[in-house]
Amino acid sequence: MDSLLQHLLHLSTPPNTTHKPMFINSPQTNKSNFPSLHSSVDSTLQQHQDTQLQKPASVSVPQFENSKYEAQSQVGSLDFLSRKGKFMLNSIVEQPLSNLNAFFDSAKFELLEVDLVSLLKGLDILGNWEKALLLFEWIVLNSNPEATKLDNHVIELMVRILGRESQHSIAAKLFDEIPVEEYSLDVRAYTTILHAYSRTGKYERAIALFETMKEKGLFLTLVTYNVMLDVFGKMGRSWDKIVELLDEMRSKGLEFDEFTCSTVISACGREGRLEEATKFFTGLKSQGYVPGTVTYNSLLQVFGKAGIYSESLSILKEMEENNCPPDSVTYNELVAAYVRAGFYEEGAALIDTMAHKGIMPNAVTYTTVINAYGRAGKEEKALSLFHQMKTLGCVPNVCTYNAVLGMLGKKSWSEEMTEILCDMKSNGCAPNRITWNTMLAMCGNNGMHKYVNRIFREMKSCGFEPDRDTFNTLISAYGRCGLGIDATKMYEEMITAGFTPCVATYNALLNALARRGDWKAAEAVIVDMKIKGFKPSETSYSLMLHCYAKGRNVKGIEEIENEVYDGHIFPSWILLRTLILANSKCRALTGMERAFQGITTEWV
DNA sequence: CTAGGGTTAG
Repeated sequence: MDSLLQHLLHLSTPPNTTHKPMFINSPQTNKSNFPSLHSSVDSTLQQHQDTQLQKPASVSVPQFENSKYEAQSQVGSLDFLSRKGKFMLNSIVEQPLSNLNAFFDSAKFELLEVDLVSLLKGLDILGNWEKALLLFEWIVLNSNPEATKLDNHVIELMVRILGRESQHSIAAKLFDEIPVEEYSLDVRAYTTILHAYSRTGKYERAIALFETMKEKGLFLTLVTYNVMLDVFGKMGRSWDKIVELLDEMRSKGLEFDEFTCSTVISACGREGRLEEATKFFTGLKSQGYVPGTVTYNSLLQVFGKAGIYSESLSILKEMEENNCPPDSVTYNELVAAYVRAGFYEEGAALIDTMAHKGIMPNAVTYTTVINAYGRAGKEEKALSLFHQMKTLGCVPNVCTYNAVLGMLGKKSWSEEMTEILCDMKSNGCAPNRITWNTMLAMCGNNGMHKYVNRIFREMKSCGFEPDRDTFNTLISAYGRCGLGIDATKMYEEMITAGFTPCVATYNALLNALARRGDWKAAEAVIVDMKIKGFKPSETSYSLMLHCYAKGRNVKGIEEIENEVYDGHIFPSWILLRTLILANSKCRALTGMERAFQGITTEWV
């Protein structure tokens, strides 16, 4: 364990802090980090400026660097910039990122004379979005909120740049500092901000901003609605809201597109709303809508998640009949559907089928099957597929490595884990929070629980902040150690830390309780879930069954059984399988037979 | 031209 931790630490570069906003990274701290470097840079900077102020930019700087020369000739062609603007742009481009704030301060008066929109635009065109951001932040901090209100166009441009660069977390954070609602940005800018909130999980903020947009009387477009559908879909438990939005779109005469359809169907997939998905999909077709590959793919996901691979097959057939070309995602969904239903070899065989049809299997395809083999205890097959993918030139990604590490971790195969960590290093694949969580989870195995706290500490020292999922992992880790009391304590700690529990949290708790067969506490967890408005998942019911089985509570099993057979709980393949296992543990033959029949009639 | 969707890992 110690050696593994060493490898992991060695592998861990600090997490991607591509940018530190000015609010955190003040010029003072920069200087204190590199005192000698900065003082010299500062003085040359000052000289540079003095000379440049006297002469036109194009002749003032010696052209001893090619890149510098290229940048300058490019700047020269930016006609929307004034001469002063071009000069400023040149000076900013020459500064290292770390020195920019100090530079802005020193050039304060010159900066305020140029058109800032043009300057930002120039920086963006030269590929310096980070410098554009630093300039924007400097403007925000240095403009007097009373007198000079920020220009709408400056904000719109910054929004566009961050959106294009997919810097969603930076955008979400930045536009939390600025009261964007008080400005009148165009619908595209607001939509980009909505998207940034959506991608960073700030659903409540997105909804609030959406309401403000409506109040402002902005003409909401198809894209705005599509983003909001995604917000409600990702937030979960908002099907009514989705229906409401769809009605609103119809009444405004907005025609659905592929984004609308796939987003809505995916929302169904996340919550197992098979009926709603089917109804929506058939409704679309009856209106004459021709679904594309992405819409079919989301539909495949709905049934794949439910383990109904037969339905997945008919969807594929329909695609082929409608000349809708399947792509790698289509096949990946199909593979997932197979392995979820327990058909590992059929799933693995699809890899060859894909290649045969000219759709290259990718890292997702392999990871899906490797993970399935791992779960099924077929470690050798998983490892051989892992080697096969590398031989065929498919590069594993961090998900692949995490899947393999997770599998090895369950078996405590530390030497193989070390090999994998080395392989990650040689492939330049950085571990992520899940890698760390996998290591945490591994310590749930016998006698390693003393490492849990240490790994948690090291993880934080590598710059990975614990989040809701980390707490879920900690609860699971303690649960797997058989320390149910600690799991409950960790749950309380998570609440105090300000995280909202989710279904996974409750399932982790249920898992801890199931090990001990503490069905009374588990029942209380289910009650709490329902009070807080969460719908227990297939896993929750499965864990309850395990819990009752361990506690030899046949009556409890029967209660869930009844709900499964009377249609309150969807009789998925996995649940029926758990029913067989739970009943067999309690020697309840009738229950076993009934579940077995359920499987054979429904799924075979 | 400018804003948006679907697949994998704990």
